[in-house]
Amino acid sequence: MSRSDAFYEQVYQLVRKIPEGRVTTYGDIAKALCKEGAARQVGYALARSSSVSPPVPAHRVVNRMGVLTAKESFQTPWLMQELLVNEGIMIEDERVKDFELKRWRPSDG
DNA sequence: TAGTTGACGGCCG
DNA sequence: CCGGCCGCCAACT
Repeated sequence: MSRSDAFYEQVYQLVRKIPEGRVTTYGDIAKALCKEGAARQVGYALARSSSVSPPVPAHRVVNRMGVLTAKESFQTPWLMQELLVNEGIMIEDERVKDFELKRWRPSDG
């Protein structure tokens, strides 16, 4: 078990704690894991999350602006938005509407 | 083996 | 206001 594997697993566990209908950011996750500045690694971990078990709700993670930058990496580009809408999150121009209200922080859980 | 590429984000000129 | 740079570092070519 390398250091990075442990980091990935921590990312997955944290993302699984995001409540339905809420979203969080790469930066918040990195900071919560004491890796502030490594937001990019969080994104990389999530890019590989489709093959892990139990499943990771990676669609609930957006960038700091609330933009769905990850959508191109899902099975289909519209899947991410569809999943979020199903949870009651409104998307406007590839961005989470009322982002600050929907935003969830690890400290809330 | 070395170079490039990201599902990012803070900082600088 | 805004484009560009840099830290992060595993995966891929």
